[in-house]
Amino acid sequence: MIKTLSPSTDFSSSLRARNLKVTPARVAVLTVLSSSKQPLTVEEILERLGEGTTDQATVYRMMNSFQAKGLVRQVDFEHGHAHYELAGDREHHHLVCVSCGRVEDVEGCPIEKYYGGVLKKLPAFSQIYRHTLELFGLCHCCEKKSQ
Amino acid sequence: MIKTLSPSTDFSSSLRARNLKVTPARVAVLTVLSSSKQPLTVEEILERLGEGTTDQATVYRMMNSFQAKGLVRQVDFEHGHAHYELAGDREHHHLVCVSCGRVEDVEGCPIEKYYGGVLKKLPAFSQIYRHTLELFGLCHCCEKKSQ
DNA sequence: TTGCATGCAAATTTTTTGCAGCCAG
DNA sequence: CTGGCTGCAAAAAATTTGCATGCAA
Repeated sequence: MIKTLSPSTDFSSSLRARNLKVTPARVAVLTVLSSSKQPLTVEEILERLGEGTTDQATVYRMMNSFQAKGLVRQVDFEHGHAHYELAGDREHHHLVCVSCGRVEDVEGCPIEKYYGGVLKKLPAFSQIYRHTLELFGLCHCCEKKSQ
Repeated sequence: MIKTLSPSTDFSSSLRARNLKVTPARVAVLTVLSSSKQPLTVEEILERLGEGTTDQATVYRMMNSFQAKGLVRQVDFEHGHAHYELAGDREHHHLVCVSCGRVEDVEGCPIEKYYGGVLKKLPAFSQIYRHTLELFGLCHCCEKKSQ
């Protein structure tokens, strides 16, 4: 019997499918991203890879090409630097605690169904490809602390 | 008869109402923001003010204090630097052309009515304050060019 | 073999900070 | 007066680029 890899860990084929070369550094970065519950900064990716695995510039270059091919999504938590996450199956957004930075996924998105209506109101535009949506609030822990 | 300033240009009182001192530099920056159709970068604000009016560090400091007081909103167009706009009356989001960067306002927002439902699903959080939402697409001009 | 990918260093860009002087309230 | 605000310079943080080498296909 041929052992099939779970789709979420078969990064070689996701790379190949997008005409990106399969290299150890790329697979390592994608593995780190997939094993994190939260979107990571480039610095965090490097930390989790450990010294000597790859470098800054390479990771930034990966993030750019992966984004262009839809493998990775960039997220802005208003922390002054970009976060990246695997552009997985389930589309989702995030709820971020403005006090401690804690992040939880928000499943389901009510926006795409508005694309048509928005385009109708803005005749200069012909298409909407995508959107970014992040929610900012306060978690219970931080609410208690601030009282 | 007492001449009343239009609310959108009476920056002195918006500053005073927030316990921020009224200075020429602050009024100038707010005036620049109010006269722009699109959110501006710090660099653009400085350009429009002209040499010698104020400086970078001061504008960044203004953006931070104005944001904290709800006078200004920060917007992320994924251009590598922050854009700022007056936190006006009409809440709106933006549709950005990924090719030329053109921006149009999207009036009306379908998100806030989802806050309650989101909180219900995420018991770790107690409140949602606000959200960011930007739409990315292609304008007719750029669509033609790319064909 | 061929070109995309990498690592290192350096350059750029964006934002923040320190500090002395200034001015609004 | 006094504390917040400013300008200048410098530092820090985030991201990009140049270039020689390496390796996947």
